[in-house]
Amino acid sequence: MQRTQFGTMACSIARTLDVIGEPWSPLILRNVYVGMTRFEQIQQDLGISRKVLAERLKGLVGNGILERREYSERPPRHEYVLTAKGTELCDLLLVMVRWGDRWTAGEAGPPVLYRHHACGEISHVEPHCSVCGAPMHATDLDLLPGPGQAA
Amino acid sequence: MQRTQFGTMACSIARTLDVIGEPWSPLILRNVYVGMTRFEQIQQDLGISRKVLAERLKGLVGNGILERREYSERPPRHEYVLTAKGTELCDLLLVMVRWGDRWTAGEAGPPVLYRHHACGEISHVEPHCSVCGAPMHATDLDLLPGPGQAA
DNA sequence: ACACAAGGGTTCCCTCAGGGAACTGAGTGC
DNA sequence: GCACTCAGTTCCCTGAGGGAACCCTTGTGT
Repeated sequence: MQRTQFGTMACSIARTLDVIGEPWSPLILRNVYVGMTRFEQIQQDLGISRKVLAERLKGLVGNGILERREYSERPPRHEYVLTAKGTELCDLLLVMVRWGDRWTAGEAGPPVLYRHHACGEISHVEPHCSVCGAPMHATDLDLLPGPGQAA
Repeated sequence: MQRTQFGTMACSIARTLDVIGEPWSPLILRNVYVGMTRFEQIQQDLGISRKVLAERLKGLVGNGILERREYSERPPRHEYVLTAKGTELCDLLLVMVRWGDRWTAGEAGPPVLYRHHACGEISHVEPHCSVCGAPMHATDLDLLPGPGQAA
C-alpha cells in the first residue's frame, strides 16, 4: 500500500495504480496469468516475502482481480485465479512486456515470446484506435475534459 | 525504490517495473505527458513530497525516460521533457487509462476523454496483434521461451 | 501410533523509504 | 533591502517491506 492513497484521485491512471500499483502486484498477476496460481509457487518463484505476498493476494482478491478458489477440500488447498476484471488487466502486462522487450532486453532478446492464436505468428501487442482501427500512440491524441472530471 | 531490485530478473515486466514501478513514477510521467513539465507544477498538482519528486525525476532522467532541459538561463530554470523512450512508455499509461475507465470510473464516467488525431473521434486504445492486425488480448496468446530466457 | 512433510499462511523484529516541513540558494521585481 | 519564485536539499518521524520463525491442518511413511 502506498502512503498516499491514489484511489480517490479523479484520474484513471491513479485509480488503476491503486489496484496494481503496489510493489510486486504486477508480477503476482503475471504469475497467475501464466498458470502459477498457488501461494507456495508464487512465493518461491518471485522470492517475495511471505508476508507481503499474503497482503497482496488479499488486496487483489478484495479488488476483484483474483478469486481465491479451493481446489482441494481435504486437505484444504487454495489457488488464485483471474476474474474477468483481472484478465483484462493482463493486457496491461502485455504492453509492459512490449516496452520492456524493446528498451531493456538488450542483446539477448526477449525472454519470452508470444504467439497469437488467431494468426499463429509470434507477435507483440500494438495499441490501436478503437474507432478507426489505425495504430494509436500517445502522441496521436488530444485530451479533453470528460464527464467524470473533478469539480 | 523497491527493496528488492526487479531490474535483474529475466522478465520484461520486471524490467519495465524497474523503470516506472516506483510509487508516483507513472503519475509523474502522466503529468509530463500532458504538458506539466516543471518541478513546482508537478509537486503541487500531485501533492507529492518534494523529496520523493526530486528522487523520482532523477531516476526517470537516469533511465532515459525524461530529459532535464534548461528553459531559462537567467534565472536558471529547468523543465522535464519526454525522450523517445519515455514517449513510448506513455502508451502504457493509455492502457492504464482504458482499464481504469472501464473498471473504476463508475457512474460519473471517465475524467478525461481522448480524441484520435487521425480520425477525429473520441476513442480509446485497444491492443492489436502487430502481425495480423486483429484485436489481441491476454487470453489469445501462447507463451514460448525466447532467446533472452535465463539459463 | 508417531514423526515428519507440505500448503498456506501469521507473527515478530529490523531497517529503510515515504511524508511533511523547514531550509537553501540563485535570480528577479519593486 | 525585501519579498518572491523555482528547484531542490536536509531533517526527523512513521510505517511498509524483508526475513526468519512459528502455526495449523491434513497426508504419508514406518
